[in-house]
Amino acid sequence: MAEKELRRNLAVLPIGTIRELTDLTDRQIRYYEEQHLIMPQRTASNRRMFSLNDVDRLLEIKDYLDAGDSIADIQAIYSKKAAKQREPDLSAHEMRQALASEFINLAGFSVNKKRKGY
DNA sequence: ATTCTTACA
DNA sequence: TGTAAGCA
Repeated sequence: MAEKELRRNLAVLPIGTIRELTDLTDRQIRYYEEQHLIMPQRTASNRRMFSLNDVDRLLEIKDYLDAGDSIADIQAIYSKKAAKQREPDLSAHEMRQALASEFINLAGFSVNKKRKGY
């Protein structure tokens, strides 16, 4: 199911298609990119190329805007979302550490934490 | 024909 | 945000 995500992130749509798919003007689309709400890829000739996920994100942005959120609000929303996606790695590691020490305690073992190899 | 950047009666 | 100008 990772292959599907790959295709969803393939940037193959020119701005003209995005304009029709989202009912946004190219002016707005370029402005949102300037505000880092989206970061479409560029072709060798400097043309913006969007993915299906970009389309979803633009529709989402449009909803937030209609809901009264400001550009800054949306930037904050995506910033925190990006931060929480990089965090699970740490808690997974901490989880292993916690389980390991608890298991050691339950087993009645005593471990010298300063010893090499651990 | 399309898209890009820059600028503003 | 819209729109015009001059490029690519």
